[in-house]
Amino acid sequence: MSSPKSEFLRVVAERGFLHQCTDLAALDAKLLAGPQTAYIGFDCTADSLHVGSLLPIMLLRWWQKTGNRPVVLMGGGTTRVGDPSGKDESRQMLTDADIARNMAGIQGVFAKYLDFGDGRAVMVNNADWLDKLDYIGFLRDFGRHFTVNRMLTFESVKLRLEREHPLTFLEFNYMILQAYDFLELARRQNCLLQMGGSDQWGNIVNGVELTRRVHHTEVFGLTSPLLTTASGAKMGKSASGAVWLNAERLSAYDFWQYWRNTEDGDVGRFLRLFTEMDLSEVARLEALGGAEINDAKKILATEVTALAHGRAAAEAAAETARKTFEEGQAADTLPTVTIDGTELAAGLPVVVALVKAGLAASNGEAKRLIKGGAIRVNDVAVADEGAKIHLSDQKDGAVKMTAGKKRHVLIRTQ
RNA sequence: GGAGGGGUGGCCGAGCGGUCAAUGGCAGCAGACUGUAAAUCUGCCGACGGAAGUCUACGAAGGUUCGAAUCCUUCCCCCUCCA
Repeated sequence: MSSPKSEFLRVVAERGFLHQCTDLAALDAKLLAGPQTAYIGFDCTADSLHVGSLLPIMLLRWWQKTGNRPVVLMGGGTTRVGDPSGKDESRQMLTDADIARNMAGIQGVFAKYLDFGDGRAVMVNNADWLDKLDYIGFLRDFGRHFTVNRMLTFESVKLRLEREHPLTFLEFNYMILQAYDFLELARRQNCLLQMGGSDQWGNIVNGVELTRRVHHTEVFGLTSPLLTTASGAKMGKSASGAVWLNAERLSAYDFWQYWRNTEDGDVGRFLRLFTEMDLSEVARLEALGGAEINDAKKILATEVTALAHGRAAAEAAAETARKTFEEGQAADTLPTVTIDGTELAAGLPVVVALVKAGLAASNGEAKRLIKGGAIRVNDVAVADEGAKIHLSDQKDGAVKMTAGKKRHVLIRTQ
């Protein structure tokens, strides 16, 4: 179709969220007719979400901003089964207690991105209907709509079969349960649309078809592209592991740093996807060449961080980075580790300090870093593996430790 | 139930009695170059120890041997084919 007329589809198309849609023109017409309800499912496999989930979250946010009602589906039930999509082996079984704790953490993340006031967005848990399913009844009512022939053609299944990795019957059922979720949400919430990442396409289409056959209504599916960086790597890894969206797992400062280090070629795309900045401004920033693109990266970092952690935390992170990188100062807002004052009085080996600061995983690694010339204390390179830091190294009450060019930690005493 | 093939470090994947803390690739970290980018080149990449070395590790437990990831036994798990 040409360009969509509804505000939601127009925005997501312009900003690069659109990968596939079951029927874009028909969906567009529905959206023009009035506010609608859409959902995205999130499994409770960890106690936070990471940047990999940010794309679907932004979709829901735009959905709400353009006047529609988002439903966040927590996979309390489906997490007990495990989605085989994109995984070449089954995930470890989570206990119900794990799932409950994870769900609580994820709910906290959504509170930042969506307005749940007054029913403007709702959160539901598929355990509410999946947990009490009657097996034979379910098979008779819904199992007959799925052929194994078809199920075997899905990407998630083919991957396992081709690689000769086991796919359990438990996991094989995941796609049916997800399809059934859509049906339930169509009934309960009058849900018109399921969105998700492109790896969810098969599961979503199943839900669309099941809903049509059983509920006799037309519902839609829409997926966003799989995100990789310009150099082809999967998104979401940083020096310290996954890029989590909650502050307990990853500080606002480190989150900001992740976006600050975006590759040049990704700046425009990321501004469109992960911020709500005006597209003409994005175009201007994207066009910056050479070192000037760094200004665009700072804006990207601050805007994305503001959504996840709040404007104040984002600007604090930006200011900390400015002092640290542009003025070479030890900004007192850098990540900080507190140690006992007597340790420092006695002379704390740099090696030990690096481990305490989380800059090295073991004494051995700390020594290797020193040997490789990667370590600085108060911006002075450390050459001796046996070097120690003392109380006298404190400046304004802190010793600044640096590993590599980017990782800074302050050591304070209590 | 039967026959055969497998289970190696974050992943892939060599090794098949000693020189194996285990080739190689990917990922990661660091150095150089730069713009807190990419690409490239270089180094590092189990833990502890200043070091000599010690410990832990090749699915699990035993055993053979001066010595095992490598051989034997039992067990667990996976794959393929047969019934």
